[in-house]
Amino acid sequence: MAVVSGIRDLGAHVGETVTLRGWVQTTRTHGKVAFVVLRDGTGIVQGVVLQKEVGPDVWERFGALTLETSIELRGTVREERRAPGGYEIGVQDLRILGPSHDYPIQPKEHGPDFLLDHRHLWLRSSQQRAIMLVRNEVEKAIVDFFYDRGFVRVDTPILTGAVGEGGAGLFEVDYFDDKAYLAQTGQLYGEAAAAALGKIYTFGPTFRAEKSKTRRHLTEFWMVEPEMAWYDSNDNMRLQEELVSYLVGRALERCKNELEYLGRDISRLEKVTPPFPRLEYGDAVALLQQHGSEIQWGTDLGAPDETILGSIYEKPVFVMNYPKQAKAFYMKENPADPRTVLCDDLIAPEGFGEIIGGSQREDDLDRLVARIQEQGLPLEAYGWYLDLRRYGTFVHSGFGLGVERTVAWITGRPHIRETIPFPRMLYRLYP
RNA sequence: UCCCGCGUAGCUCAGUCGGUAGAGCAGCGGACUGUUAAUCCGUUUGUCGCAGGUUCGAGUCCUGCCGCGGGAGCCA
Repeated sequence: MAVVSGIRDLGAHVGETVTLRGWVQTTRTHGKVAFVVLRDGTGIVQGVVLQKEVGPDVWERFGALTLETSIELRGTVREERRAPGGYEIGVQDLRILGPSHDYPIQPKEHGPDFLLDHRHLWLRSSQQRAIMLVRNEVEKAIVDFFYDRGFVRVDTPILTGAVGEGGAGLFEVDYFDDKAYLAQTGQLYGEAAAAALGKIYTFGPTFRAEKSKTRRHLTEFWMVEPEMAWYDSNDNMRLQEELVSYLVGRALERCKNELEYLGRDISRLEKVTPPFPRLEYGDAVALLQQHGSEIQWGTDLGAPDETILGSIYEKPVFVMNYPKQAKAFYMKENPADPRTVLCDDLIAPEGFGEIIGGSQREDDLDRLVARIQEQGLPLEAYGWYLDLRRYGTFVHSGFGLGVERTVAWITGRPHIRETIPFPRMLYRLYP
C-alpha cells in the first residue's frame, strides 16, 4: 500500500513504499544506474533507478528526465549515507505529469538581470527557497510577538488621500474622478487606532515612488508599524530591541538549516540580545568624524555613516534625537534640547543599514501645527490627524521596521531584492 | 535626477596594436553500476544592444540613444 508523503517526513517511512510528487531538480545517469533529485516544496530527495530492477519503459523515461519536469515517483524509502539528506528512494515506477523542455535556469552562475527576468522560476532554487522560508518565519514571529504582548493588529488603508510624511515619493492613482495615492506609511492611521485600542500595529505593503537604485531600496516593501499609547521614546526603544532580538532568535531557532545553507555566520546573530547600544545624535556625529566621515551637525546620516556605525558595534545600534530639520514634522520636540526631536534610527551591523525608524509623536496641538507650517505642508490635509490632539491628546510613540531589510540582514543577503518573492524596483515591474 | 561601470552563442565570459568571432557550461549523439553542479569522447549554436560617424577595413575608435548593474540623494 503506497503512502503519499512529503519529502520532509520521509525519515518516518523507512522501509515503506511511498508515492511522491514534485519537480526534477537535477539528474545524473551513470551507465546502468540513474539518479534524480526531486523537490516537492518540503525538501529534496534523491531517487535511484537500477536498470535491471525496472522495466525498459521506466528506465527509458527516467533517463530522459529534464530539469523541472513534474513527476510522480513510487518506490521504497531507505537510509543511505551517500544521499543528500540521508534517505533515498529506490524507484520502482515513474509517471511524467508535466514535461519541461529547455528550462532557462541552469545549475550554474547567472547574472542579476537574467535571474530577475526569470524570478518566477528563480524562486524554485534552493537558495531562494531558503530565503523565503526565513521571511515566512520572520513574518510569523512579528505577528506572534505583538499578539503575545496584547497588541491589536489594525489594517490601515493602501489607497489614501495626500496624507503622509510629505509630498515626495507618492504613487498617484486614478480614484474615480479624483486622485488617490498609495500609502507610504500607515503611521498616522496607527496613531488614531492607538487612541482607540491602546497598543496596535499595522503590517502590510507600503509604496515609495522614489527613483532609488541601491541594494537597500524597493518601490514596494513590507513594513510593520507599532503605535503605543503612553509610551515615551525610551519605552519605544526598549520595545524595538526586544522585537529585533525576538525575530533573530526565532530565525535561529526554527531556520538554522536555511541560515547555514545560505552561509550565514550564525555566531554574529547569536550576539543580538537586549540592550542595544544607544548613541545621542551629537555623539554619533563626533564618533563618525573620528572615523573619517565628513558629516556635520544638522544633517541626516548618510549611507557610508551607517556602514561605519554598523562596523563599530556587533549589535544593532540606536542613534537618538536627531536635529529637527533632518526629521519629519510629527516627531516630538526634545525638552532637553529643543534643537532636536525625540526619535531613533536602528542601524543593523555588518553594513545592512537602517532597519527601523521611530519616534515619540508630537502631542501638543500648537507645536504640531507650527511644525506642519514650518515644513510648508498643507495644513488642511491634516485636519483629522490634528483632531487626535484636540480630543484627549496623549503621549505616544511608534516605529516602522522594514521586513525586507531585516530579512536581508538575518539571511546575510547583500541585496533586498532577494528577500521578497517578486521585487518591485525602478524600471522592474515584471514578472 | 546625478556619478561610475557593463552590453559578444541559450547562460557565464575572453577577444591583444583596428584586419569579418572564441572558450566553458547548457543542448544534441555516444560510453560508464553510487552519482552529489559526476566524468570522458564527438557535435550544433552569432542582428558583437540600436543608429550614425571616422577608416581601404570597426566587436575594437568617436557621437547619440536604449537596456542593465553599482553608488549618491530619499528613506524601511
